[in-house]
Amino acid sequence: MAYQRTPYVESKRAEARQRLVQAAVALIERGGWREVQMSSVAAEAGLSTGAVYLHFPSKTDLLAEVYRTQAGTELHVLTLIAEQPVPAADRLRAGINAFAQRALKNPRLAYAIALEPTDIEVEEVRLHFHREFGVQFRRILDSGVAAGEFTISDTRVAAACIFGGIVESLMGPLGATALASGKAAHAKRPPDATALVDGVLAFCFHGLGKPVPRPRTSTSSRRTGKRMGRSRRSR
Amino acid sequence: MAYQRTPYVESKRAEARQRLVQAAVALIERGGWREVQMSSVAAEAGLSTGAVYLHFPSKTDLLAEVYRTQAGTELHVLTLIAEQPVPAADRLRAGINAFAQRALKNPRLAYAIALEPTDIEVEEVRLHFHREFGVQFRRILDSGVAAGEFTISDTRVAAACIFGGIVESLMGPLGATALASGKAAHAKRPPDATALVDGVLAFCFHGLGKPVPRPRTSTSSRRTGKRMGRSRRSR
Amino acid sequence: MAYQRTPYVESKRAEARQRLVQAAVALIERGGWREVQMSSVAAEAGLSTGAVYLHFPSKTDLLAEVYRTQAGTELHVLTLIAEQPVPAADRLRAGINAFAQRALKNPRLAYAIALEPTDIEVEEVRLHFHREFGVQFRRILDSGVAAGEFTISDTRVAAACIFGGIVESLMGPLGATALASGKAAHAKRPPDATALVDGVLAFCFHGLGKPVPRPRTSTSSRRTGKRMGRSRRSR
Amino acid sequence: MAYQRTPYVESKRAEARQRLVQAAVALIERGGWREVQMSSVAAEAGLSTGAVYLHFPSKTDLLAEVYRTQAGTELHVLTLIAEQPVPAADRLRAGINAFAQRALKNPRLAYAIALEPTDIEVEEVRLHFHREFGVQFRRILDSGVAAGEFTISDTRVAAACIFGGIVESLMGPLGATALASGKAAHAKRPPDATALVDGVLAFCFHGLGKPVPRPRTSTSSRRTGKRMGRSRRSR
DNA sequence: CATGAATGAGAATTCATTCAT
DNA sequence: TATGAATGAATTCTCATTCAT
Repeated sequence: MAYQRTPYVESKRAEARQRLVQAAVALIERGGWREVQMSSVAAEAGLSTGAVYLHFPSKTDLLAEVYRTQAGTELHVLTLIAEQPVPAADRLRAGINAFAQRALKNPRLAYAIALEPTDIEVEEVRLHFHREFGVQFRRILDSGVAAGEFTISDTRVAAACIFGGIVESLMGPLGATALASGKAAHAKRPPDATALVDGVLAFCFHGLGKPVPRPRTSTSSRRTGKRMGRSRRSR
Repeated sequence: MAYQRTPYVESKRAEARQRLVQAAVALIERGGWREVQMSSVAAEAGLSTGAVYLHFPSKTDLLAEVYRTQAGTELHVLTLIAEQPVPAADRLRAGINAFAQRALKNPRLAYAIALEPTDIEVEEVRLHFHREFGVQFRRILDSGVAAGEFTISDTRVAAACIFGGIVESLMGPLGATALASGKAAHAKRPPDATALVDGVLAFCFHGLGKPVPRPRTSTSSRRTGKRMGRSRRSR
Repeated sequence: MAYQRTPYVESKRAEARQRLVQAAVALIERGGWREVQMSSVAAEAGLSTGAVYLHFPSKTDLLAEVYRTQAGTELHVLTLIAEQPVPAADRLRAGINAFAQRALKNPRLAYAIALEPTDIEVEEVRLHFHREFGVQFRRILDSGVAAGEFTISDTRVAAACIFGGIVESLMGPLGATALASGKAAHAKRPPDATALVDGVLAFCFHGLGKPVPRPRTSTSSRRTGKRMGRSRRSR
Repeated sequence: MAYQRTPYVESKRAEARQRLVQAAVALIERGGWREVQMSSVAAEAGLSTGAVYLHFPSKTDLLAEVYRTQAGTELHVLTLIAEQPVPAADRLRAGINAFAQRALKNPRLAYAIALEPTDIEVEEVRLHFHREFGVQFRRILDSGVAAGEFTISDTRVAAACIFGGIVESLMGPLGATALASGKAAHAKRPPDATALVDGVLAFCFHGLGKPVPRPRTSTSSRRTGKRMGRSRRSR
């Protein structure tokens, strides 16, 4: 019984800690980092304010953990994808898709994690993860180049461009956040999520020196020279 | 002398206002939006706290003006570039370069303007400018497509990708901000600015379906005489 | 010409001073004392902020003057009425009517003057005028008693009751202010102004020991010998 | 002990809240609403400034609560009086007395509650209570009329007159406030409180068409067994 | 005298963090 | 450990008053 106490307590501690992080995530989903106040987190987690400090020495530490949890999951997924023994093109598609799905499922959270900085120490964590995302995308690109799939030379920059492109088009004004925020209600046609993902893919693949592949299909024979309608912006 | 009083006073007011905006910009350069406190701005501008409110009804208005001033300048430059009667490829290169130069000159400010949101109202201004940046990039892309320079179909997404790619690679962890922030000193090798810009260009041009052109060379044989409508911007 | 400068300047000074007071009055009419800020008063009067201090050493002095101007006019009217060589009953009616008309014409101002205190020094002016109103009402009552019109003994308290009754019924929740403020929109039937005045008159006249007289009629022959009972207070 | 924790905490919270209200009341007694600053209230209550906001979301809410507490007590007393199964005349006397006692005990507070408006939201609370006071006085008057004690027709206006008369004669320049404020020390002769109350009573009773009754005497032969509905007040 | 920009002493409010219980 | 009331420094915003021009 004695030895079990510690593990038991440990798991209770771990669970409370987890609950606090999830509470913070829930608050971010609702209103961004702004909503994350220690007392709110505590309330959301069903704990007292003081209890938060039994698990995290400061707000910064909590936020960093939140960031780590969220970005870490994404990074893990991306890492798994990058390691798959399939063509680089497929892995890239899968990687982009993973981000897109997450962004579509929870735009506010994705946006907060990707762009909205808070504490300066959290910002460091953010930079770390951005770098790691770049690393994983680069793994894909490098292997693609090695396999002759891609012809690009600077995979480092390319990785950054891909990641930035994803963020901007999926989480920026064009992306899901703008859709969900209700602020872009005047946008004439709400951009189709699938179209956005495909657009990013198309841009990325072209940028890598080969045409857009059909997923799980050989080659696209019917490429049309189709152009977008040319609409003048009206302020 | 009497007639000059009004203009003189006008310029004094305008000057103080300008000084306040510049003070805020200086603070952002130093430490991001976080540093912009009304008292700090006043002190930086050599004024009292109360004086700030003679020029801006609230902090939000000041921040919005700061944003407008900075992003507006960039947008203006980009708009002028987009209107040039030169091949779209050259305009795209020039546009990317413009952002790069600004980011390299003042990474913290560029980062703050590009990514770091603050007030919810300022965020709206930020979205507006992001959209406008996208519009201008799209103008370039669309004209390039029309001229047969580019073969991309979804210029909307492509524009977002280009802008996102610039931001991520120039202002993100890979870019200059990480270098300058002093916090990311553990970055292995300081990336070469020129290489980064060229890398982004390469990625973009490949993505647009043609190889990277040599700058300032009349390589593009299919150049059409076509010009973009030359509309003067009206504020 | 030299001697005329001073008078001219004097009159200009006096006019500006007057204009400032009127500006303050206008602001009170719009939103109560709350709206009376030195800069607003200056703007309303078409002067600069600093100029106000050429006419009033402080805001308190301006407010006191405003109070004096407004209450003084009412007091003057009441004094004139109290001096009329007509039956006290008629004078009382006229006095109440004078207040009522003013309150109906400008409820917000009447309310502000009657009830809403501001500065502690202005409050003293307010007390002074309330006392003076009491004095004038008492003049009427005393002469009425002397003439055998009224049988009341303590005219001092009676005067206060009459004044308080006017204020409460005409400017309080029952009165014009409530009507005009838009807050009492749920009152079933908007009280008729005439009815209110008549109600106050009826209450007052009954309180004075005689029935409500018809206005402009000779004398009430039906005087009752009614006495004021002097009852011990019962805690 | 465990079960008592919640009640204990509850009472602690409630006690602090109560202490804050009392602190505000003390400040009002000292110098009117003007003295009620959040920091002063906190200090007076022996708490920190921030603690006030644990109990009241804003200053307005605190002020409203203060108003409710004070005026509510008076209203409660008046309501109880109005419900007594005794002649209306006795109830009216008791009601006036209740106000008088309160005003004499704490003139500054009585004055602040009766007249001095502050916040626009508090003003609404004030109007509400003024209306309620009127309602209760009217209950007395109406029942008196029904019982044949009074002959007045417009009890609505009469109630306002009575309340206004009380306020003006007891709290106005004639009343106790002027005495206690220390600012009006130049009042010639300090009016006798008993005389003032009796004076108001006399004025009111005459106004209601019958002579002042001797208290505690079975003078009223026309006493009907009629009772006012006995409604328990519900907060 | 006039101007109106500038001052600066408050006042309200927020919230991470602490600590008595 | 857990609680949640309390802290208090920080920050925005106001406005009567002053003063260089």
